[in-house]
Amino acid sequence: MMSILDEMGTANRQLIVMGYKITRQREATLRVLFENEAEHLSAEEIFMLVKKNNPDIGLATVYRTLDLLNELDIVEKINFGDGVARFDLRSKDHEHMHHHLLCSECGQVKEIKEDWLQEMEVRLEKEFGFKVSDHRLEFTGRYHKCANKSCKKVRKAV
Amino acid sequence: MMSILDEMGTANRQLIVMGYKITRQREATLRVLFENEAEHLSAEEIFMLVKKNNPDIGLATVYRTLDLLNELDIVEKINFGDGVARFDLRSKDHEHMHHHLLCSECGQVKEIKEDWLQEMEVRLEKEFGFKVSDHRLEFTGRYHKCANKSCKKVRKAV
DNA sequence: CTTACTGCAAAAAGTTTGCAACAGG
DNA sequence: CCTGTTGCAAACTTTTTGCAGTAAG
Repeated sequence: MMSILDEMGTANRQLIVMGYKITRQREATLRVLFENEAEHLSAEEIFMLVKKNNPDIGLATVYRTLDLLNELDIVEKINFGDGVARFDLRSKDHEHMHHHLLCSECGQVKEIKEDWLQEMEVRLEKEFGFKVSDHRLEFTGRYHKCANKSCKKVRKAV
Repeated sequence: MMSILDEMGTANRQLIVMGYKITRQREATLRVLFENEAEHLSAEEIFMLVKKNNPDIGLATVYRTLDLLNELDIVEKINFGDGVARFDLRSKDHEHMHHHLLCSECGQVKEIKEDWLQEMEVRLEKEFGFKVSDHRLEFTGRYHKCANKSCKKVRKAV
């Protein structure tokens, strides 16, 4: 179990190794990502959170940082189909466990942390000559508790 | 095994039942979708194909038609992360078999027509109180034949 | 006839880029 | 210092919208 500081240190080290610089803006963006690991934030949302402590940061910088982190596989860029890209930390413990439940009623996105697909990946390589490097599994549906209208929307449903 | 005309008839009937009108533009768009079932066309691509036989159609109309078809569950709107929405027919035979292989080398998107997830859906309902209405499974990786640079790109890789 | 549908052009929304100034190592 | 990085504004891309005219049923 790593602390946020440890995890940020690891990410920073990855940046340095690849010849990138640690800047105030990049650290602030990483911090927001680590502090909101459970969420699936959009660039805009990340931007606004970073702005709280760094009012002078530019939106373009956040986009450039997220691009960079995506390239380094520190975050994963996902699109749930609502027109904005969202960004998810890809710490070691999450690897290959990118399963999501999307509730069409309340818009909630829940992460499922189990790897159910190992077997299928073996099959794909054998049968299709396709070597899997990553996967993504998403279930759309609704929670029982949302079937009655009592649940509050957390996001525009997809 | 239904013919294209049969399948289009079914889609048309769905439109009528829901109180929508059958127009030249909607029929042309449906025809393009049925004639290119294997592809995952973007709105722009569909627009250009429709234009071949219907030069006066507007891009906005294609967007509006695709939205409508999506709402009626005649097509599925998917986003592979390359910045454009793509549209997939959702005929009965395909239901619950939306699995894709994305080759990061050549950009090809292949459909896998098997349902591997029944068991998981039962589990989600029991353990999470989540009733699945649809799912989506995507594998990113590369074909063995693409590992050497000999394969030609079919699309900007995601 | 009536109301839904269309084409066009303009607007919106999300993201990227060019550039001069700035700052990390 | 030197080169990567930043903020800003402008550009770009994809999608949506307003509106006056058109056509399906």
